[in-house]
Amino acid sequence: MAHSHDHHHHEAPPDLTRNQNLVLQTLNGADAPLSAYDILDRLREDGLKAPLQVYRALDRLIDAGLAHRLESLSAFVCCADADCHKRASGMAAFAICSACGRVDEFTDAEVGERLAGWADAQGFALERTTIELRGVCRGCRQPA
Amino acid sequence: MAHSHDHHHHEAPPDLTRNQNLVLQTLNGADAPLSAYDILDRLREDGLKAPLQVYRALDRLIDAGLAHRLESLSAFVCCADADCHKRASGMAAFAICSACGRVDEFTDAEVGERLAGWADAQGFALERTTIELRGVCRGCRQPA
DNA sequence: GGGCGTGATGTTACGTTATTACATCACGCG
DNA sequence: CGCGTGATGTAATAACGTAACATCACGCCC
Repeated sequence: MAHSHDHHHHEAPPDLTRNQNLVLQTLNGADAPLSAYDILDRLREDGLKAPLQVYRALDRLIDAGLAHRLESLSAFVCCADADCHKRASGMAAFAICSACGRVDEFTDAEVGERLAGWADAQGFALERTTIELRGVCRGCRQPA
Repeated sequence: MAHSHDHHHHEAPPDLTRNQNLVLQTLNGADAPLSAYDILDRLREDGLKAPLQVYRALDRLIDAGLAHRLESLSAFVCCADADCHKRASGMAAFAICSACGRVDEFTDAEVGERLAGWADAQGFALERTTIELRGVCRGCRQPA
């Protein structure tokens, strides 16, 4: 049910542009969410100069199901799975550790069904869901 | 299960300060989420001048369970219920209409239990959850 | 080849959202 | 009074995101 974010290296679909690849690789190499400006700073040596270059690439990656935006952090992560937008529920959830900043992506079909069911009952045309948990992860709770 | 946001007027706990009351009343009077700067603009005639005054009041209201921040909008609403932070699940969910901007707050115990259960199984000390649905509400789907 | 459309890019400037830092005020309490 | 604590006021700045416009690369079709 859970999937760690550590060190995935999806082979990117071949139709990504240079900027999109740079951004995706940066997210892949990070062990915590990055803000758009974090990404920009890491890509200055590759020639990127303006936030818009990063935001454009992020938009495309998110559309393509290769990255997520974490609303409560204004930051971005790559998907835990290459096809995480295609899963049954289509709804990824994120557990964000307040201590170490790491994020664990998971899905729960039951949660997806309940929310979709609510939307259906209300006549609400559901387009997208955000589920983010804040707390302290196991590792950070144990004083080593 | 669902609760509309229209025109609730909770009697505020008597220990709110002037600024907190002003902000709460502004949220109560709005039929859609307001950004901190929206609130500030509506309270200039009451003497508020700086964003920080609004943010401080909002922090306090959110702590007190009288308001919510909608992460995906960077905006704020008052609670649908006076005690919405005290309900069984403790987890409010929000359906945000992309067309009219209105928000419907609801809870689903099953969803709350599933997420709490996941956290428990992972050893994740859950502090707070964010659940936001984007889509188009019934009213906006029907061409009147 | 030449002309055109489409989508990615680069660049500047700007708008919006949120916080840091520090001074001040109000109040309770020994 | 003198002090601590918490709310307030104010200015300045940081962090996040977008609009507008020029340019470039490429495919397509005549």
